[in-house]
Amino acid sequence: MLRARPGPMALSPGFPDPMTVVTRFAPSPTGSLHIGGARTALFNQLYARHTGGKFLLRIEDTDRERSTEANVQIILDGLSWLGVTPDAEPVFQFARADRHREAVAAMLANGGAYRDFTPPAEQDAERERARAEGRVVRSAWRDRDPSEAPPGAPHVVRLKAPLDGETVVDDLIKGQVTFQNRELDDLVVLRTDGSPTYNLAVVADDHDMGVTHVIRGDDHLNNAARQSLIYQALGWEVPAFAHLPLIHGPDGAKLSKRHGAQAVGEFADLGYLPEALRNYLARLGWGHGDDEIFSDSQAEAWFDVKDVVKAPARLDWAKLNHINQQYIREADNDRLTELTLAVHQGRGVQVSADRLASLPAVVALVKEGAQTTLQLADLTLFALKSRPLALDSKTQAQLGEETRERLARLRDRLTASKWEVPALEVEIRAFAEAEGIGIGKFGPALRGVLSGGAPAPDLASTLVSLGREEALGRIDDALSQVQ
RNA sequence: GGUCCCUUCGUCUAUCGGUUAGGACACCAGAUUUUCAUUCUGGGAAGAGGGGUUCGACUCCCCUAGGGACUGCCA
Repeated sequence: MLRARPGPMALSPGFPDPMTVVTRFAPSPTGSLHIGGARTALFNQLYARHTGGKFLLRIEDTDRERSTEANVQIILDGLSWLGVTPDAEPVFQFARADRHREAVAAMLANGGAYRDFTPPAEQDAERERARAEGRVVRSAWRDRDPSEAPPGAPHVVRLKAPLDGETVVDDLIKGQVTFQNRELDDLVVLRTDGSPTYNLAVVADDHDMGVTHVIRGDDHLNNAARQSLIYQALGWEVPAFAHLPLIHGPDGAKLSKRHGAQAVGEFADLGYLPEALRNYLARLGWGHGDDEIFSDSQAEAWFDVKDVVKAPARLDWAKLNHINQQYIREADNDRLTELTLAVHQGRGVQVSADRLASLPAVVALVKEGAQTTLQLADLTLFALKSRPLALDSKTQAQLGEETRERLARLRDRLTASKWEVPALEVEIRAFAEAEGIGIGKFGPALRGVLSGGAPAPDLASTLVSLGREEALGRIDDALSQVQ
């Protein structure tokens, strides 16, 4: 349960500057920050920045049963990690319940709403009847005199929606969407317990926050029509709407647990860089010509909601991986080292101070081939192992007598070499030539001895990144091992 | 059931009445090669179906099919 928290009640009144765009992201803390929600937030921020406007955050915590403080924190952390940051302190919807009740009172006063005293069980029955008859819910109390009800009787307040005519939602993405008013029901705006409902709260908050552009998921398109009616009942200007198509799983079905990560936090755990995820998410449902990899400022300069694609997009892990790889290449080595170390630590890898010192150079060496920081950890593991290394079976199998003798000779040769990549490369080639064999005859064995079977870069680079003492020591360990 | 939305390569997209329908990821083949990866070259791959409108439709309109959302005193 979420406890009431003091929210900023004093909000910017109306539209201070009609030219200024105000967007908002309005998640409900009944769960974590979903990847689809993250993209919605991103688009809101991009549009606000594109237009020089403001991007706001509102936590819709009016479901007291399911909203939790922990989820609020997860959403805040997720957005912060992703780099989507509102331009003002978040607004908590529940804290504004009084204001919402005020709005309902105004609707009641001007005839835009009515009290419905129908008992809940009867309302359920009416809903089923309405559905069976293919019509929308209307209460008998719509036209009854409230004084007919016993004083103080429990009731809800419903919107008195128009019975005919049509409501047009002028959507920036979908175009003009027309709804027949007879299809729009008298939705409840105030519950029996006096708490406001979602559609009412959204309208009141968006109005009070000065939101000019409501950019949200496709699943709200139908709500947009009903909300338009509430705006009208309140005599408020209807904001511009833009309904984003949803993100589906790789198989086209609704995104769910079985598709892997769903929550933004999981993407961090899977080794993705926030800037890479931003870039990928921006390309999901939106594009700018042939541009695939672009900076935040480019995205801000190019992005416009009207260019958002109408059809739902699927999450494509392979492409996300590719984009992440591009960003890892460009990322700062110290930062990558830190991220990589965190992965190793999470895996319980024990790292000595000596080995740790070699990590930055190794990260720089292997980062081109890594798609995620998880892979970065895989590719750097060889350098962090402590002597004596446990050799994998593949390497052990290669260490026959002939190969061991060969490695011993190579070791002597390397000992005399300068410990630099070009020099070692020359030595290795010269050695192969002297032995009259190809590098393939001993290269894999040497690599295995040096890495214990973990992936490692080319031999000379591996030797250098381990350092002379460590590298020679690892060879000695392997050669002295009893077969 | 009702209302609404959507439909270009496997995937993300470009096109905005006239293109050999472009790019990216993935995939396949080849080159390089001391593992994995990287890199380079090449290749296959699309307008859901049917009607219109038009000199000309991926592009505009209609129908069908398929997918999705909503239909709560949840948000």
